[in-house]
Amino acid sequence: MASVLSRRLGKRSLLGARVLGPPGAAPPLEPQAELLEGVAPQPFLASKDTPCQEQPKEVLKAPGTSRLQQVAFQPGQKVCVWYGGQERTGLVERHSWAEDKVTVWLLDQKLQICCKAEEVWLAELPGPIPQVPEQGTQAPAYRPVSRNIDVPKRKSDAVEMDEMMAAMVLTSLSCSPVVQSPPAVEANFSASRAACDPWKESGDVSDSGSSTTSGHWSGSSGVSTPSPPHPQASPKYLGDAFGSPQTDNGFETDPDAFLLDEPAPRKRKNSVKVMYKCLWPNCGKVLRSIVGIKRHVKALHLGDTVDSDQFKREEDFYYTEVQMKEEAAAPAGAPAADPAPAPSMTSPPLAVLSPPPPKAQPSGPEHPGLESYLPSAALSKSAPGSFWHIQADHAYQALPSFQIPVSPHIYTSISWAAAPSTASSLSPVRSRSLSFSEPQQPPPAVKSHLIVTSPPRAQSSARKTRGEAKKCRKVYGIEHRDQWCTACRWKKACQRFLD
DNA sequence: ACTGCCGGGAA
DNA sequence: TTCCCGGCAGT
Repeated sequence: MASVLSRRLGKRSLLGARVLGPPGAAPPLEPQAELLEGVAPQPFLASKDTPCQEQPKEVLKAPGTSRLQQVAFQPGQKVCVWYGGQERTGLVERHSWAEDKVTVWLLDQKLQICCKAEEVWLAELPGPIPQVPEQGTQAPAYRPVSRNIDVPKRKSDAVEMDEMMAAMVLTSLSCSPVVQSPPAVEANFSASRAACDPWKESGDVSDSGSSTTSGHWSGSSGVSTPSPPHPQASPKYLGDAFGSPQTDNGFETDPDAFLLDEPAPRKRKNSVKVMYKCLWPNCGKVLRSIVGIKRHVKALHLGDTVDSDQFKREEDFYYTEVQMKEEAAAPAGAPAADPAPAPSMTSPPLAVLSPPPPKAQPSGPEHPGLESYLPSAALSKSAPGSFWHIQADHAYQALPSFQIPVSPHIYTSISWAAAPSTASSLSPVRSRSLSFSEPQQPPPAVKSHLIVTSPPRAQSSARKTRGEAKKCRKVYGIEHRDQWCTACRWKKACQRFLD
């Protein structure tokens, strides 16, 4: 809830900021300001709101109001001023209320100017200037909504000020291009949305960094950014970007629009978390971080002594990713909704296939069971840092994405982002999907290297022998055919329950 | 008889 | 490209 709230506040604040925005826009705004005032008289506003555009409700109107009724600029405050035909950034030196003049120290000019207060506006306004003029039409439409949200008089003024200042700092920090993850696609998206919405980001962060939501992602973007600086933020942006096309006025991407209309189908990918499960027999420990699981495997199972070169990264073979849905139960028809099915999915035949790690199992667990565990992990990570992933149970239709070599982390975001989210198939399928790479799927390249040690059967063009694994038909029954994986429905090789 | 899925064809 | 299904082969 808190996150939602903060996001809302953020949005509203941004809106307000925009209204205040560019220098040229001041006159047109006048009517709005008056209008607002009529609705909610707030005597204290004029003097309070200035420093911070992030303030929720007050700011909303404040900008308009203050612009017209004179804001008390604080000395040292960073502002923008129209000077010499361009916008300049500077620090407020002094604000002469009586004369309605503000003395500003221009940073880039290294000179001090004195100008009318109305020619000065706060620097941290995020909205790109060109957008503003059009907002005369849009902003009012949203405003009532914001106004209706009950966020009135808050705390003491002093506290308020502090918060504002803090918000300012945060805002400017997070608006800095350096912080905004620059790489590739994300950069584009975030840039287009004025790259400044700290509230929104922080609002959603609660969902943990490892969450693959997202989105989104969607799509291919994840591929290009192996380590996004803002793991939490990027998916959202992606989602947003896809959900709300950047159009004509550039206003579409405004957070407010976001707030009001978007169902943003892809934005919250059912909040799935990626966990890492230890595959060591009788362990099954699940950890949140890859580092953690590696450490766990190394320390507990492999032992610290085995980290000779030979066993380097050996721990990679002993854990697997597990996707866990936040909302507990898997939807109806998925009886197999076991959150951690990975181990049981591997097929015995594969065990033969798998190029065993160059060493004999240390402390080797004897059960044949392990045999079947390891291969799966081995397959998925046999080339550390890259493996192939079949996307969801519809992989049959989505072979292209199948071949993307990525790191496990990326993979998750990709698959989640791009996959048509069929709730029922989520947990069981995805977690499994990363533990294999072999069935009759095409990528010859992959196969070839896997097949090296494989028995002749694999090469023969003969029909695949029937696997032991349950298939969709068996699991769901004919009456639930709609829950089968696509391939099964088409009488193709099952993509969900691989052999 | 049932099941998995290849191969091929229709839309 | 997506979807469907005849028919083969394994169980």
